[in-house]
Amino acid sequence: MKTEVAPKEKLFQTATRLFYQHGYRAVGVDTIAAESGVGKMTLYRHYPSKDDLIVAYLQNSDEVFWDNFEQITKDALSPRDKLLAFFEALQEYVITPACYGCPFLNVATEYPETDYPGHQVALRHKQSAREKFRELAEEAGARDPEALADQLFLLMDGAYMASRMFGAENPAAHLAEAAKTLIDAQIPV
Amino acid sequence: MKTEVAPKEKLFQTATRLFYQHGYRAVGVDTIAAESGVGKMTLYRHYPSKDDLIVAYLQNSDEVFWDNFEQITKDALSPRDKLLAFFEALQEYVITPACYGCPFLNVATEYPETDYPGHQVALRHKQSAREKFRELAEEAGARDPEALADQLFLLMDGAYMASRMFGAENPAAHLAEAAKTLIDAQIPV
DNA sequence: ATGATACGATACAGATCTGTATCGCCCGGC
DNA sequence: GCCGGGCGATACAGATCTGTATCGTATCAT
Repeated sequence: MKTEVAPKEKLFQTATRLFYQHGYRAVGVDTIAAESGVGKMTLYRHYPSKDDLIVAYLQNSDEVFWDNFEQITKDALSPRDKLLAFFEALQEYVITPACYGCPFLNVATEYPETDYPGHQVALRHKQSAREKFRELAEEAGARDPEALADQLFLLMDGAYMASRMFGAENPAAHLAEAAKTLIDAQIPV
Repeated sequence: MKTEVAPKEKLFQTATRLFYQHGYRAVGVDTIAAESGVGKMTLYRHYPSKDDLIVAYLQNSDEVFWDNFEQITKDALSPRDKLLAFFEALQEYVITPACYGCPFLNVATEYPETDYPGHQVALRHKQSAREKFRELAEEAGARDPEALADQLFLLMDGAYMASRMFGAENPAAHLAEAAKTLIDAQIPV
């Protein structure tokens, strides 16, 4: 019984859950420590400030996003099918009660200043996604890869926000269909 | 010189600017009163609580949205053209430095609880927009009006979030083109 | 002219938040 | 067996936020 969950890990998981559900400004360090069953000083020993904890959460969310992206698209045979597979999986997710929107959109909304550390992590993540869409659109032979990538990008973030605004029953039920329409308009089948 | 700007009006305009740019939780009532050049008690005389001021701002934003919607679409000859005109105007706006996203998406992000008064105003506004899209799609003869409306809805909110995340240079530059593609796929010209 | 009302300024109460300081305990390596 | 470091608990400092109380003044209608 030597390996119970380390305090740092408990703190991180609690912060992940609370930040995602309730937002960053609404959740205090006392709450995070208390719900983790951990002393407040232990939190500050592992994360020098609340902003550091926010950044750690966002960086992990970025890794999780790309791990999922890889899993979802790895069996698709073409770049076009990779894009379709991603939006089908995203639709599945955002109409689920486990979805509370997008951590990166949320942090950019709560901290609009672009020099805020969390906002910068969010910007880098979104630029990466945009670039990935553009690469796939280009490989798929889209007429205007940048335009198609940006259009899909808008759909993705619209779906995330629909989830946070409406909960599980939201307009994203037609997300994959919309993505397919935009893709088909630019890529010869 | 008897009609200077009334204190209530100054408060409202200051609150509008600060809430929209910096968010709701980040802006305090002291800041609003000070930047309005108005005593704090005058604020609480006209608005019993900060939440009341937030709700007043959101309700006014709803009116402004629909006034603009009417202006933008009133010269369009068909429901299809009304939808196209709206998304062209929205694209113009969101790539402007005056755009800081959508007040309703912002409040729903900062106050995720659906029973929060501001969140409820936001929900009603978004449902109205969704319903308006559906009506126009139906009048335009879309095969699946609800699906088209929801797809356009995702595009709209994605564009708003792109503006808040990236600032003026954002992926919404291809918003109107995306809307036209989705519309053309459902409505015979 | 006068009295009621709105206003600006300021101080204050109570809550909450981030971050620090302190104490006692327990467990593991030497 | 002992000692040091990680840990939980708690108290605290300083800042900030919402909302209230108070007071002097200016304005406006009667």
